[in-house]
Amino acid sequence: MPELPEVETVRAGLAAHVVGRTIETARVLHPRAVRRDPAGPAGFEAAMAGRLLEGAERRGKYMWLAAGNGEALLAHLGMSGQMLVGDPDRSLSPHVRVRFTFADGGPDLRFTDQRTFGHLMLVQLRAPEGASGVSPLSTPRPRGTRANREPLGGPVIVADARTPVEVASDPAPRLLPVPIAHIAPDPLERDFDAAQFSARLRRRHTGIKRALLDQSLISGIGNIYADEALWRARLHWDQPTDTLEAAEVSRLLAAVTGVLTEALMVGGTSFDSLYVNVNGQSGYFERSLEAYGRAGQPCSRCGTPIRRDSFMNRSSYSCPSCQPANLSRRVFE
DNA sequence: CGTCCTACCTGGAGGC
DNA sequence: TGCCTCCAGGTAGGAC
Repeated sequence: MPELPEVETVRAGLAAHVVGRTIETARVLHPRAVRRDPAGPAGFEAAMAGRLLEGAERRGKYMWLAAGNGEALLAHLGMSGQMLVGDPDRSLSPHVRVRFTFADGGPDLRFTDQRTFGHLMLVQLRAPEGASGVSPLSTPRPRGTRANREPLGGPVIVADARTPVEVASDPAPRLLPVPIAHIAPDPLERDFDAAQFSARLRRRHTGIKRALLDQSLISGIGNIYADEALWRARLHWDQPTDTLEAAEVSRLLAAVTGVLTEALMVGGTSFDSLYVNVNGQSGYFERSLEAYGRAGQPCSRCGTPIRRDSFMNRSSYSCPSCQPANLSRRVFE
């Protein structure tokens, strides 16, 4: 399942293989793939033709390709989405949902998605309201209609991943796709504010895993890396967020960052392959998972069999010994 | 408003 | 062998 490390690997592959190229045609082979685009399949195809792709960016599990006019092609891989770049003459798999060809006649780009939870849409880019401090939740979400896709009146600022990040005291505002204004910064981006995350987390009245999966609080984490990070931090998935101490949140955040970074290093080994195939099935799965999917197998720290619990209509894996469920551990610490 | 629940979707695995 | 049910889970949107 594509979470932050897999999506980042795909983004890097797109930066290497399609940024700087001009789309010739876009063909929507399954309308569900563009269901969130108000222009519909025909409108999407027409709007994408002739676009120069200017940069590849990402926040959490969303990525986007700046495409001129202050707009971008926004993509979410859902459960099974892939971005495949390759010989335009190769056979078309039955799960290709959208196909882009390029004016240079080179490799094409295919959005492939067996289970169709993923989607593409053409969106407007906008500087987030309140450069810092303001919750993304307070940002209104204008609809991405054709009408407000007109070019901006002022100079158009183009988001471009190739542009070096400015560390100046007056950094240029980062442009974000309007439909993902509610998505919080992910722990690997420069804007991520650990203190603000900690404060918001501890104000919540819910379980820690539910909070980790809430993309409006912290983005990029899915079921797999949530379990892995909780295992590392020795925290139970249902520990109430309002009982967490600041030190525990710091430990958790370090675990999250560590897991995501290490997974990214493994998943990113085939960046420069022409065939950009990252669907979460990379080597990291086979070798490095400590909790996820390991029900009944011994915890690598203490040997206790990993336990599987049902949670949010899915599974949660944890070590019953290292990650005790009740709060009594506090008394004995 | 904060929190929680479910529909959406398909193919592989396992039961009988 | 074939049919059935379960399972995987990110997100939007609605319920409460």
